[in-house]
Amino acid sequence: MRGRALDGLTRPGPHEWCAASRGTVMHRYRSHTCGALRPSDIGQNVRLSGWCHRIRDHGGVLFIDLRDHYGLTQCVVDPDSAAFRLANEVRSEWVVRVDGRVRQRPEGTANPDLPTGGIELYVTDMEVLGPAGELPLPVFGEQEYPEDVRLRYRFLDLRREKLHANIMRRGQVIDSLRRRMKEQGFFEFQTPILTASSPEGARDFLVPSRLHPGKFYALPQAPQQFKQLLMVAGFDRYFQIAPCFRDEDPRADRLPGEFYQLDCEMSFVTQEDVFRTLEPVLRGVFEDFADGKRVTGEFPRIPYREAMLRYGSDKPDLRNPLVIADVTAEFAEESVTFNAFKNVIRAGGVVRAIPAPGAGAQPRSFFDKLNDWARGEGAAGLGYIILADEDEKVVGRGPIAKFVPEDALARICLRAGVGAGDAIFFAAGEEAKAAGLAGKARLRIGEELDLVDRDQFALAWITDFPMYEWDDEEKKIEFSHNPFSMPNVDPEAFLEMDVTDRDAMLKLTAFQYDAVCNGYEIVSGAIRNHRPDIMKQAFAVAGYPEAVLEQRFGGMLRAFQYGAPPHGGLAAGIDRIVMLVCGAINLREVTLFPMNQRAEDLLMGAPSEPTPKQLRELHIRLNLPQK
RNA sequence: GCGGGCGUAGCUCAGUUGGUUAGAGUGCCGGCCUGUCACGCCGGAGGUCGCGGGUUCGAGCCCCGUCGCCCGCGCCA
Repeated sequence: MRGRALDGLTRPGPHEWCAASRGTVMHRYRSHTCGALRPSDIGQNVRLSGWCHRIRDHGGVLFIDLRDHYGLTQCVVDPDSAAFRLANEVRSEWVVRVDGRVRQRPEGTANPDLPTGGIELYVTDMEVLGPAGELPLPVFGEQEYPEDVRLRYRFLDLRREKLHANIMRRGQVIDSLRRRMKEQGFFEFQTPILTASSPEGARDFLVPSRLHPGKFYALPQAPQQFKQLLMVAGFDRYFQIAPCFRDEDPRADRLPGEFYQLDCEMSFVTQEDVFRTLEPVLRGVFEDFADGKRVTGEFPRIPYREAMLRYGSDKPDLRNPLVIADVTAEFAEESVTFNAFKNVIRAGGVVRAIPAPGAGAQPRSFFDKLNDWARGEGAAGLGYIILADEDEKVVGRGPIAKFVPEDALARICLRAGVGAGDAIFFAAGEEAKAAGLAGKARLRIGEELDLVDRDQFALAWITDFPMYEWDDEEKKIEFSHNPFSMPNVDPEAFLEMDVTDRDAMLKLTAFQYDAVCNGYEIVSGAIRNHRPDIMKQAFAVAGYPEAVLEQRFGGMLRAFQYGAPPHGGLAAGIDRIVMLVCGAINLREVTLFPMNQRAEDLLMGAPSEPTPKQLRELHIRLNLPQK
């Protein structure tokens, strides 16, 4: 741990404050930082301030590792020093100021792991600037601690090496994004935080209006409409490091309440232009922080349908080499007699095959474990065939092998790209469910067989998302992403289409795309629908009359009637990108002051009860749920 | 809202089939130690076993309820 990762990244100039050796007056707190001193400073009288990181008391001699943002310096005190008595009083995390002389460490005691390890500070004077009580959370060491303690004492947690470095890296990622966006001709804008509730999407956070009793502002879920209005206003290329607020329940990769997006939009562009402009930004930021990992050169472009078939996910982890195949036709063949799958197929379902290269050598427990896992996922199970070599022919083994004759098996193997020594797993069911199960199985098998290449950032565009989807609960067609995307058909042809033709509508795709990295969705965007006539038609498909469109998106609709440029853009999840480049699996590891799973800030005590006066001013009376 | 996991010293954890006084490491306090860098050695304090109820001669352990945290589902245009 010695070489604090942050040391050297942001260290100020060697003697930024003042140098005692120049005979000037000593600064009140420090002449150098704790990461600054080197053998070239030997002999100087200096002043340091920082936290007592680690104290080693040898009775006659006392070592204090003094730490600040910039590094660690070993300070030595012995009984000859005037500071000896006080030095015996200090404890971990006390903040002290020390004066002393920089000296070479004795022969054989240099610490090569520390940038300052060639020297030490012989302390002649010490002052306690901020004593500390017994720590609920040690700063020293890599020990893991319960998250509620870490959140309550976030200021201590943030002193710790890993989190401190992650937060600095977050800032550097944002710097890199900003620089790259400006290089591409984008300009940064600020859009309102207090705005109107948007009817689509997640739940809004509301802010009551004092001046308008009974009315509320909403915090923006994203600056979506504002950035489109900026395009209509002729600014051409917009970006913003934008806070977004959504009242959703959190996940490990989704913070409660608020998160940040690199939000951008461009005028007079096709989807191709967006990709060409922003792919270098994304690739560049990963390359900046790849730390030896490979970064995808040209992003593959995978249509949504293909992603769902081959990877069973719209955010495939392409570090995993396995590719799912459709084997519905093979299991439908007359010679194949596995009725469980035949029934699925007859009911309109599909069978997907997940290759498991080399799994022929796995013990029975390997297959049982995966089968149990599939049941846990709510599936009937995960059929499998083990492929063995018998008289130079590939033969199947396992519970369902006897239902699949040799020639059908050969065709299945061809589709799945497997042979003797391998195995195949099968997911059967209604298409979306089977694809999803196959996708999860693909990830799991890839990990179990250790096929995942962890030394890379595998990026891709996912394109051609469906424009609409069937909402089974409401029994109606709904927008599958956002209602602002342009359908991927000839506009005039779209206007001619029969909006009640459900099948035709569900087949429509949109100029709607995501970028994915290592199985995470890190970007979502679209070419927008800037034509009121197409927008009216698009809403009609989802069963919304013009009045609803008017009521919900009146402002934007009006804007589009006064000369709207074709435009499109995207939003990138900054928190997730930082998480990926930090190698973290939890967003709280890259966020300064995150809220817990219940959307509470344990340090600041949010949310909190308002005072009666506040409520009165807002014309609000509480109607709390019965306990 | 639902499901799962966890909850024992300030912190990380162990705790057997239900059986004597609940342990270790670390931190804290005291003592020793002049070259450590996870310093070392000796001693000490520190516990509502999350909380409430139940079963039992006896509960950290079993049962019921409840609270808290995390993970997942629902949710996330």
